[in-house]
Amino acid sequence: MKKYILDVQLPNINKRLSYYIKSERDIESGSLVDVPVSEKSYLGIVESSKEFIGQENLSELKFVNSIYEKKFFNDDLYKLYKFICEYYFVTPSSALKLFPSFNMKLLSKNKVKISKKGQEVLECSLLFSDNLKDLLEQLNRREYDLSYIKSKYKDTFRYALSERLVDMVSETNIRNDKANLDLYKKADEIEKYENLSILNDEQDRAFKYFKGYLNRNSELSLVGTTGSGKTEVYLKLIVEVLKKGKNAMLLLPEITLATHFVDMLEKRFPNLVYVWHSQLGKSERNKLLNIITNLTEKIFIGPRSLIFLPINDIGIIIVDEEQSENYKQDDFIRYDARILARERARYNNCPVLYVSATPSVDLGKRILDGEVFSYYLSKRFGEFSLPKINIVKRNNFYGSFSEEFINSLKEVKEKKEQAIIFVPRRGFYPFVSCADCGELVKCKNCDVPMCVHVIKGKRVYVCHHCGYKFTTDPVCKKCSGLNFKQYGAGSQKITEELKNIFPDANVERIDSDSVNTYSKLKAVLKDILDGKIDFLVGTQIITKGLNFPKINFVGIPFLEPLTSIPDFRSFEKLYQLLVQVTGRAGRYSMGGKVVIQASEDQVPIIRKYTTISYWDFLLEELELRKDMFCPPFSYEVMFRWNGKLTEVKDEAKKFREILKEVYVLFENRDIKVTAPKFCPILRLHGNYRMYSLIRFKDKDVRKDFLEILLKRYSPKNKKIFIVDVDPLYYF
DNA sequence: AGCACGCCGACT
DNA sequence: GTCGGCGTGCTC
Repeated sequence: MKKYILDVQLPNINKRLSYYIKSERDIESGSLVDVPVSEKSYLGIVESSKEFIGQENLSELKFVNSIYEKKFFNDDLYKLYKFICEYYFVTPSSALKLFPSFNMKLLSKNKVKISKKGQEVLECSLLFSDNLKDLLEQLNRREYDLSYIKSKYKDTFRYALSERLVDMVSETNIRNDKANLDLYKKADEIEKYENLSILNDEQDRAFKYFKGYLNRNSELSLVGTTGSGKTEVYLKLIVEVLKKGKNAMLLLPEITLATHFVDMLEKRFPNLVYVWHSQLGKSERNKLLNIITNLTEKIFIGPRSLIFLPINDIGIIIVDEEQSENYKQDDFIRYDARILARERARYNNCPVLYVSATPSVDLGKRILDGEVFSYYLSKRFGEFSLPKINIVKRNNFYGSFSEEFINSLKEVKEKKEQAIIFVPRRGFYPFVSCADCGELVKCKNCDVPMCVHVIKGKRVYVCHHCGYKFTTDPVCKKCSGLNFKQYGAGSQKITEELKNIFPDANVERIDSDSVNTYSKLKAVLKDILDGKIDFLVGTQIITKGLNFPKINFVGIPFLEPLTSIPDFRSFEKLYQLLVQVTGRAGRYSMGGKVVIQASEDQVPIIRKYTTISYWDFLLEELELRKDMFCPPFSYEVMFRWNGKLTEVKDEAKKFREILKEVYVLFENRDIKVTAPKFCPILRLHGNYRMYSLIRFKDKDVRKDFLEILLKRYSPKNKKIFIVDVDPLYYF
């Protein structure tokens, strides 16, 4: 046996630690190992190893506890981890935290048994404490669980271990777990799923087109009108992948909303579907993690974090609803699962398939550039036409319903169909201002207006950012006035109004206030499916994936003023929203109908966006972005400081000086810099905020630039500074 | 990165 | 006299 020294990266220590291991062969980088740190043991990753020759200094390093099989953290995950470090400029330790593998406990039972030395010591009755004697005598009878021995003997056990009086035994026993026996299915059984979906000609052509790409790495995209049956096409592709003995990964933006989709899949593919979501308990998670490493020919479904699971033999990665912003994580590490999916597909030499009715402009450009191979479904499945869209002009943004709107709802009620009413904001009144001077009531911690909610029949002022609440009317900060005017409408108010107008209708609301638990959501979704709900009011949450047969009407009482978010993606978001929301209507029958109420200045753009094709929209949007040097024509990085005013200002100033220095090194490299300035929302959670945005023509230049910049600039207090590569939110 | 240790200011 | 702030230093 040779001895090796391993450099190990742990998810909780920002420094590599070295350990010894005895092994016949060299240890590969990327191996998952269990190592001791202080008195505990942690999982880490081997970054490098070298053979140790000589005997000196042995006592300085500890030994690796155990080395995991490759499947628990395969090479593709190691590459993904390296990619995240480089692309997002984060420390190795924080990047590792993204991977559930490091929170995994092997389901094997760790046992303790007495060693030869221990037996000898016991037989000879050498001097030892009573505790130690008890321990050794107990273990001399049989093995015991590590956890039991640890809790009973603590320090004595540690001493016994260090003196090698006891040995640890571990056995991985997952394959024999009775509950998991049925998880191993033969590939030939899968063929019976092949003909479960009946595709129309167009879908079949799409399927055949993509089938040709299954054996290699490629970026694919399935674009199609809402209700064109994109799901059926990719399900059939999944079956193809399973037939090859490989796994399929399916990413969804919101797994909790997709319960009935998941139920459908489970019914259709019994024993083949595995769902990963944040609601899973610790032990369930752990069990799943242990099991999935052994599986092939399975379908794994989950939100963006699915991309980090130790799934082996991946044959396809599908990103459904590609346009969704949910794929970008907006705290901790600001990764984009769409980018990571692309990377992971490359490491697995398999395709990644983006699916959307309205692909992000970024993807759209790459389709036009020929980087992504796309197939377009133009017809609605079952020949149902797209809903008829009616735009009703109104003189203000908010308020209630036009005759048209109410009549449509009446019709829905009479026909015993269902309606969705989309409201952009939650709460009762989004704004309250002083009746005398007009000053908005704002949160004391944040630079945003307080909204009025009704909680248990009582009026409550709530801040949507920090959650700060108060119940009594405030005093105007500007003029000390006591009279307030509330205006606008949120989902709660719209719900109440509808209940008043339609006393015998069942009006239900879905937003983060009314539905805050998984079980509640499930109950509401079931009620919709069972036809118990007539009108469903909801915020953004209802725009994706709610496909219910009886929904034939979608109403939008008002849309927010277009100018409220000064952001180059506003048009993209509006377009996607309109297509997604209106697409909920009439998916399974004729005569779908949509009524959108809008202010006069909104009408032209809404009219345009509800009639224009995705491709025409894309071309127009690309033109605008090109002129403005916006993504996808540039690559962005944003820096933001969050903290006390003086601290933030000082740091931003320091940054500015360093930025200038680095910029000089990169002259004439197509870089556009926005020097640090205050954010449009000056304060959040009691912290002042500043930002700086840099745009690069070239992705590699961005990388080089950042490398130098971040080497020279590091804030005193790391907590106040964030780097956001490819930001989606700028406020 | 987290956690422990340690050295100084505002409280019973 | 104590609680608690966050500066420094360590983990193989």
